[in-house]
Amino acid sequence: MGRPRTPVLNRERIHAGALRIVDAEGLDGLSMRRLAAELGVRAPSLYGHVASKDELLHSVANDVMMQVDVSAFVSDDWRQGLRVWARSYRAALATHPNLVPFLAYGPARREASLRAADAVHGGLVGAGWPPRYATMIGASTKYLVVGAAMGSFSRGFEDDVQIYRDRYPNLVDAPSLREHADEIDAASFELAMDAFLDGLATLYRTVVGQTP
Amino acid sequence: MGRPRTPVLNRERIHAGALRIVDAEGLDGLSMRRLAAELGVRAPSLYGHVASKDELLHSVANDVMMQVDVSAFVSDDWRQGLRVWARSYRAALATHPNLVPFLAYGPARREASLRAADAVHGGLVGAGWPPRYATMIGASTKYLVVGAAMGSFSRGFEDDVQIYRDRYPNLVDAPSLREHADEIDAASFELAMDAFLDGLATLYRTVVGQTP
DNA sequence: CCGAAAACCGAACAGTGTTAGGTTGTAAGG
DNA sequence: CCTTACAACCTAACACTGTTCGGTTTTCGG
Repeated sequence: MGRPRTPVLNRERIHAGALRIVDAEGLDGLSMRRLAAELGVRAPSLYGHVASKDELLHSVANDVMMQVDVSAFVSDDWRQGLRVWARSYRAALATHPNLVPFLAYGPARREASLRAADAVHGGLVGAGWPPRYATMIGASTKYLVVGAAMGSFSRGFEDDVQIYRDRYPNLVDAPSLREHADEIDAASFELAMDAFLDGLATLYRTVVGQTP
Repeated sequence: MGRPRTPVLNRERIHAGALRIVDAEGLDGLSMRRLAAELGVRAPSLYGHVASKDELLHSVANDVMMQVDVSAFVSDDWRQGLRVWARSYRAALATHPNLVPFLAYGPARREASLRAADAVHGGLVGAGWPPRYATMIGASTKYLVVGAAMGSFSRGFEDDVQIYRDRYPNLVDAPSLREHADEIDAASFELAMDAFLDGLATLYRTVVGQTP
């Protein structure tokens, strides 16, 4: 076949195609041959633009993480900073749920993750939190976001009401949760964040010694 | 070769071997041939005892989830119930960190997960929380646990201090976090849980209208 | 003692990520 | 304008994966 008249591949197109497949068919649905087919090409050609499947996924993950908004930490309302960060973080993950296991698993050495961590830590310390607390609060918030993005609590309940009635009497209404899964997820996340930030405000008064 | 004088395989031994490999070599380290070798057997023999690799992993996951302690919900101190549940849940996941992506990803239809969900929901409703809140609180707590188990905030920072100083000034001390990663993880989780439960206590007073 | 079933095995299939080496089109240098 | 170099794609292949089929040997119930 040989070289085409005009180039077919570039990193941008490869990233977009990979993300499209992951979103539509899941992480397992993405293979180099499948991606190549999507782009009208054969698998080995991809390796002229991408070092490996792993490197490709990390790049795509970085693209997604760049969507996270840490701008609100410039003000010194640390709670607002955390809220904006957490919400946009969760939104970014929820847009590509199939990528979440990969996103959350890997090390934090991603460009975009470091950028966010830097802003979060700087914002919290700037607002008066001791560095050690800033670290733990950043970690805790990430726990909440990643956990919320990972697996929905309400998704995945079978429709077989009978087994619930017999063996898990407290879950009789569980199957009906599926219809409102997204809404319940969102509400649960907001409730968790509200309660968490509420608790932090109390802690702030005892640790920093002034009203937040 | 044929049938051995005494059987070599059974589900228990297969489960134990699989978990051993996953713990030692990661999720990717587990292959049916690798597992068969571990048990002194060839891969196809496993299929006489296990329907598929996926079913095997789900069974192992169920074993792990059975370690979670939901007994504290029998008392009507809902905060203690949540604490014991969350701590044992996190401990179970932390014992097999390589299994966490699989555990957290799949649907909630696992036997052990349903059993836990039933106890949690029943305990919270029994303590006075409206069902809708019980659902959200159970979900939120799971978010925290799964998020904490998924990826450590402090793990994975590179040792290259220079790039931190240049580009992420707030993270200059990040590399040193690695040494205390486990401790920071544990402390962050406890802080998150304390703050979260604190916030819930406030909410309880306004929703249920009495002191928890 | 005989037949059935249990428990393992070898060979094979379609799929995976990845590399080596081949072929063709384009762009630069003389 | 021609050649040389390289860029961008290709085919073929390797070692691996989960899984199925059919075969071989052993044990157990009648």
